[in-house]
Amino acid sequence: MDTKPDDGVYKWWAQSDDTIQSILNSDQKWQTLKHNGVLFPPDYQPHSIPVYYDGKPVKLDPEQEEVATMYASMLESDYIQKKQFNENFWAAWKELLGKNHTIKSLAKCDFSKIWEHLLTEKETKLNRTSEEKKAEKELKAKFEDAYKYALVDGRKEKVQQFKIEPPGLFRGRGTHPKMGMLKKRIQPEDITINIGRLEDVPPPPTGHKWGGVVSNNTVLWVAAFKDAINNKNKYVQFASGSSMKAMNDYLKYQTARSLKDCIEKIREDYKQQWTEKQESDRQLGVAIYFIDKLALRVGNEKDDEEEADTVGCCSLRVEHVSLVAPSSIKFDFLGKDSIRYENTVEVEKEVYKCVKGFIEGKKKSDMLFHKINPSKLNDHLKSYMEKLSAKVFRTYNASITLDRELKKLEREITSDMSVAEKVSIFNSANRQVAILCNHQRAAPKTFDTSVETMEKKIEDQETYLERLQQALKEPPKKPTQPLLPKTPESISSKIEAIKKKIDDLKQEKKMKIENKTVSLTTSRTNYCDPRITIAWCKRTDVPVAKLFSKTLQDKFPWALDCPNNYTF
DNA sequence: AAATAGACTTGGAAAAATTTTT
DNA sequence: AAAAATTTTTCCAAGTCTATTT
Repeated sequence: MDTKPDDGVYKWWAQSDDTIQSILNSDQKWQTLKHNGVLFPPDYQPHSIPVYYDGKPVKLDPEQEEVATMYASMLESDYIQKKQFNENFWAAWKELLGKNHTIKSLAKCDFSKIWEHLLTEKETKLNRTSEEKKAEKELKAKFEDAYKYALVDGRKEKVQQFKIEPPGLFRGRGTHPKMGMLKKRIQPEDITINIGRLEDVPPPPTGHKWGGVVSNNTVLWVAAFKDAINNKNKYVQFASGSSMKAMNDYLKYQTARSLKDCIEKIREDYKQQWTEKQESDRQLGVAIYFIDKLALRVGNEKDDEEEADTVGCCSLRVEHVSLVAPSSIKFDFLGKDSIRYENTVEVEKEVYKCVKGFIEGKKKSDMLFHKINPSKLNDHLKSYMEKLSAKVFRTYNASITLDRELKKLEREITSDMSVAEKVSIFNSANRQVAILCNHQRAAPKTFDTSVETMEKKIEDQETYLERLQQALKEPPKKPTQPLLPKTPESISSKIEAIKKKIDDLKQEKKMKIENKTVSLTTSRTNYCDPRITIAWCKRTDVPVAKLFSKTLQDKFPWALDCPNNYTF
């Protein structure tokens, strides 16, 4: 099978929304599907370096060694300090060690020799010559090329994650009860291949068989396997740049846009619901209000024995909210990925009263909204608009916030501004969206040093500015190093330039600090209608590449030629 | 109507690639 | 040209939501 990307671009967005809709709604998502299957990680290469137990080296068989090496590779991560992680790892490793093994407790094990070995290996890899690196890269690319694309109805479409996950220790987030459990090697026998009925099935690795081969054209995955840790299916799907994913993404924004037509009615209705007799109505009204105003996720039920204890709107418990007199509510809970949501919001007095009532007589661990659930909430939303569900509010509010903030800031943009300055203005608008959606990140490792460097730069420029100003007042008898401009005019113009430079540096520093723990990428990738960004780029003369990386441009080809006055 | 399965989107961290600084 | 900083991509965990089963 030919593996190069197709040069002919499939401009599906030239069709009407109805046509696109009907393509996606069709039971048949494809007529023919042809691909080369998936790529397995390399087999484990034993290194024969022992674990030291009670100070003495213990030789391990390859299987035991492989798992010990997984642990050793994480020696410097935070996981190693966690009891749960160690318990789960030990349970898995102990089983591999078998009964009556020399190693009887994890506490007496020293993995540092393996860790050092891994470090040396990494070093060696880093120290290869650039020719070696290039040659290896090319070889790898050649090898992987066959898996990168699938042929869907004769079109070449990019496949995402065609590399099967290597074995490892499960790295659940937050206080995940399963952290440290052994994620076993996925075998071909675990994998179901989905491929067109008439196509040749890609051969499984020698000595193996596929777990199954199906030809299911109602779905868009090429392979599936069960994640044994969480007992959930995982799929090898198409990349965000594929026409099918992009079509879905486009329609997601179209749906969010059409929420504009009924948002006023929804807001009127939930305000009405706050005063209803039935508690379930009041709960529905308050929950939708939170989802709309605060961009909360719907909050499906989770199994606290099997997963980290995180919540969304419907799963909020009494302990996650507190009343702040006279009319505010304080939220403090762990949301998706155990990211903390902490926010005190002023609310209407009816909402305050409702929440007070919901809390009354309940324990801290009781559900705040015990009379509703995501199903009921989404069912109710369907009465306003086909395809409306809680997540549409997040897309809608994120996009409309970006649109509004950009328009607010656009007045500040002047024609003599540099691209970097304009990008920085875009980022301030983007940041409002990220804050709304609570997209956070760990502070970058280099944050402190990088702020220091900036401060140093500013200081240097300020010292220089003082020298210039001094020189203008009374020209120095002898020239001082470094040399200053000679004429008063050139000094004056230099002063202006330096002042501008200092302002820019200060602005850059401010941005850096404001973005310390805010992640802009998630909203840019998943929530902001790309047409808003592209239209802004056109109006302000900023190259789209400054805001959309190659991958994002590939994801949004349909947005590229939107009019420059596009409004969400 | 509640629980479960299935398929898909969203998410932050880490690795890799690229750019900037020294 | 090496190192450091920054940006982009990859990875895979963790959500949402609909359909199906009990």
